Amino acid sequence: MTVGSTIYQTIKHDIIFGALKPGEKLKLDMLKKRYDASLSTLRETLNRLASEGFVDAPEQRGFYVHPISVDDLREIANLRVLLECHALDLSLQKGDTEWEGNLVAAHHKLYRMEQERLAGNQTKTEDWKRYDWEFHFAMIAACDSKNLLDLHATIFDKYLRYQMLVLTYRGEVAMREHKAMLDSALSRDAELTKKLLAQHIENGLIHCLEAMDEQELIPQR
Amino acid sequence: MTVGSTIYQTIKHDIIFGALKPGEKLKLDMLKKRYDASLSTLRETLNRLASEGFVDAPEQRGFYVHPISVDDLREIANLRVLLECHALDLSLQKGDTEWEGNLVAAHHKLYRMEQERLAGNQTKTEDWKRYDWEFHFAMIAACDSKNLLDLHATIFDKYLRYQMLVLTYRGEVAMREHKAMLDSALSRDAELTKKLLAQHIENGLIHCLEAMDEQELIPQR
DNA sequence: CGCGAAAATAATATATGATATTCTTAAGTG
DNA sequence: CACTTAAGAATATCATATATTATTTTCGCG
Repeated sequence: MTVGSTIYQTIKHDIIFGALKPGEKLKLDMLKKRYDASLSTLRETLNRLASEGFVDAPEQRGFYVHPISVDDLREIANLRVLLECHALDLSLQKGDTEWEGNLVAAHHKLYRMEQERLAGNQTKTEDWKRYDWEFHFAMIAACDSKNLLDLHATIFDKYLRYQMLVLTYRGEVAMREHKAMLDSALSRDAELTKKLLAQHIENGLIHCLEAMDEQELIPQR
Repeated sequence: MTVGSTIYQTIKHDIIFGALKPGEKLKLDMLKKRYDASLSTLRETLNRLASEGFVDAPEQRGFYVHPISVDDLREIANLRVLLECHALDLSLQKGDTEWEGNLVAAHHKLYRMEQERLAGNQTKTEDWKRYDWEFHFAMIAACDSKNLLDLHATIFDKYLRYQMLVLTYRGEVAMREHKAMLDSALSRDAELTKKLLAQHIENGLIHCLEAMDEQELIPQR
């Protein structure tokens, strides 16, 4: 599936990065023009996205971008803490030197990007977020559970959509948090690293909730 | 979607209950005859099942029932412990009297079925498994997180497939475990109930692994 | 006789058009 | 103004066609 998987990635990307807005109706005709694909391919894609929860598909009424809400964000943040901390625990037990190397590399790239943003360069948001993902993934990569990594990846993307929605930068704070996690992970202190990670995610949540409040993007349910 | 959702449920059911075997190639032509649906509808269904992990869809090579392996089972059991215990914790905090009533009812129905099986009636396996699901669901139903319940439901179904594969009955033991969980849940002892639940799932895992070993269904990866 | 290249076959991925059903909206009626 | 009804729009499903890609078979060569 080269057309199919391309369309899938593109639409998913557009939902996460807000080109397709929360709650928006996804009319098949519109999508056909916009993404230049056939009906069958589009419907396959939308069904996949529906089963992942990025799209709603009420019977007989087409497709909608999954709406946002404060409760949904809270649930997702909690799940991310649960899954990522658990995976982290396993990863710290099992990770070898190869894993350490990848982690250091991922952190370095993220660090460079964070420096740049701190210096005022607010472009390359997508690259920055990709490095953020790669760092968090590198941390848990050695957990040795494909099922867990898959669930986590989906939840991470859902969390990311909310971050992109408010698009605020926690700057130096998040940067310090990443560094602290790297250090404690390399010293294999599972309890500390998990605590730092949970705080990292919860701080992001609070930041996000405040920004949603300010920007008045506040549907509760 | 009445045709689509029907086909979806049917195929998913056939995978879980083994009518479609692990690793089996799902040729579209065969499915078309077997389920009497059009190609497009089938492909939509298969894409959904692929994104849930019941079906594999390697690019350009069609669809396969997701294979089984000892490692996969271990991962799934671990994830079920993680998700279900977490949801249980929340549910015990938030559940009201209505929730208690539903839980007691669900347990009673499961208990009746377990009695029947103990007395030698090994029919109605699907009903029994449904009551098992309904009891476990009733326990965590008050967790108030749709995202969590959705993830759990999928993992539960994947675990169920392995149980159906070996089709062994833990009889009186599982029955006592269910009763113990009910009691400690009603007394709102979260730590104890979580401990019992984790043991319940892990005992099921061990039982399943042994049966897989005996029946020589033992692909490792 | 077996191994690998090339041809034949099968299956998939994608697109298009057609139809029945269902949803939504607008119009009309009491 | 509420409520029913009719018109229009959109969806769900199906059948069919085609290009591309996998798989299998055939065949020639070592």
